[in-house]
Amino acid sequence: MIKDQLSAYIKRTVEITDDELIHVLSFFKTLKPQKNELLLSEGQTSQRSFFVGTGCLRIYFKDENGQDSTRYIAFENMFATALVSFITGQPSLEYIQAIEPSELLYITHEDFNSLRKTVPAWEKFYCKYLEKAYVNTASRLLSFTTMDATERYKQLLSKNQTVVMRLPNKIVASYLNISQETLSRLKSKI
Amino acid sequence: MIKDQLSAYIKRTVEITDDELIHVLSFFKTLKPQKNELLLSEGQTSQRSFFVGTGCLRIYFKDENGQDSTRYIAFENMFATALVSFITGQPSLEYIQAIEPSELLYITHEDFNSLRKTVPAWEKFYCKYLEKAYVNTASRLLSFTTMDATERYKQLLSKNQTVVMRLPNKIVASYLNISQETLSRLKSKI
DNA sequence: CGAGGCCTTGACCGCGGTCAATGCCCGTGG
DNA sequence: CCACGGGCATTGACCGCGGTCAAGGCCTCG
Repeated sequence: MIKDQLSAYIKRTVEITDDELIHVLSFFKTLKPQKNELLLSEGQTSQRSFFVGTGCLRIYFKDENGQDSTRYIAFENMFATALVSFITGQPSLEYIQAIEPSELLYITHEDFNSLRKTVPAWEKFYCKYLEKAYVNTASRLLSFTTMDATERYKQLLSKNQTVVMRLPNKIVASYLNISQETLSRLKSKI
Repeated sequence: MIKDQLSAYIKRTVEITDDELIHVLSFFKTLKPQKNELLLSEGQTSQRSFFVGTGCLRIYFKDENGQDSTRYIAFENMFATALVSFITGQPSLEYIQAIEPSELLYITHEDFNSLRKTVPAWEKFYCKYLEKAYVNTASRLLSFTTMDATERYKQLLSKNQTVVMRLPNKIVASYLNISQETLSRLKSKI
């Protein structure tokens, strides 16, 4: 059934024939990480792209003091990968972690790229994926350069309430790039 | 000659036949903005993608107090556009401005996208363009979430010295997202 | 030559981080 | 089943980075 979810996701994103779709799906394998399990550590190269069937992943990096900064959170029916490393082939600065016990599909970087060469719809899919990733990252950049902590929190509440409701404060704070203490004070003020 | 620059840029980026290249180039027109001329204002939709032959463009947005935050600077042989608006078709939050008197080529959004459908190498080009834009934006995001003003300035000095040498402090500060006064103090300290 | 923009320097202050103490909730083992 | 321990959340005290405001000097361009 998780393959059905992925299948629907792909069809929503690009035009693709049934044959191509079946071919593409055949490269995905399942993985069921536990809560808090790391799927990619800093310094490794990002060799897999994940699709979340159930559960939730986060992408984050650590600053020089070892503090987390969460860059992306993927719930059901979303893709997640350490995209910079996936693009460049360089070792990753980003970690990937299952926040909840999850059921995932993944495709290796190698399979992903060879599909791009043989299935034009898959190249198109990659393009759409990059567009989404870019828009998302650019909007994050905008919020860090023009908004203070309170405004970022309010924006998160209105645009992505699930993150606030479903995840522990610790991770919400890391996603807003503020300390847990500050988030706690913000919440009590609003 | 500026078309030669663009031609070389495209060939460096993707594999493309001479016929395709000539076809693609035929859609580019020239533009010679003056210093400080605005090529795109907030609220307009980003309908052009620019290639810099000589001079220099910047992409920036304004926060609620009207302060600039510069997101991207394009010197010779670089592309620049308000990419989020270019992707989504929504009105832009970003401005495009010529910092120096410049000589540019541009292609309209419409031509750009119809080329993607008819010339596979152009789709590939777009893909590479998105990859670059993503990596660049992600690395900016990383520096804002993990580094303080001093570290960002030192990083800029080592990775992109031209920005610091060639542009007025006002713009360098806006690129680092710090006040002009803080940049001035940083410089005197280093 | 004058005016306006840019850079520098000083004084001040507020946002948000750190450290520490305390309370709460939950999973685990005796 | 309860007691304990560890992780998470809250609250207070403190402080430093970097922003704002203001004044003064310099350079450029009309």
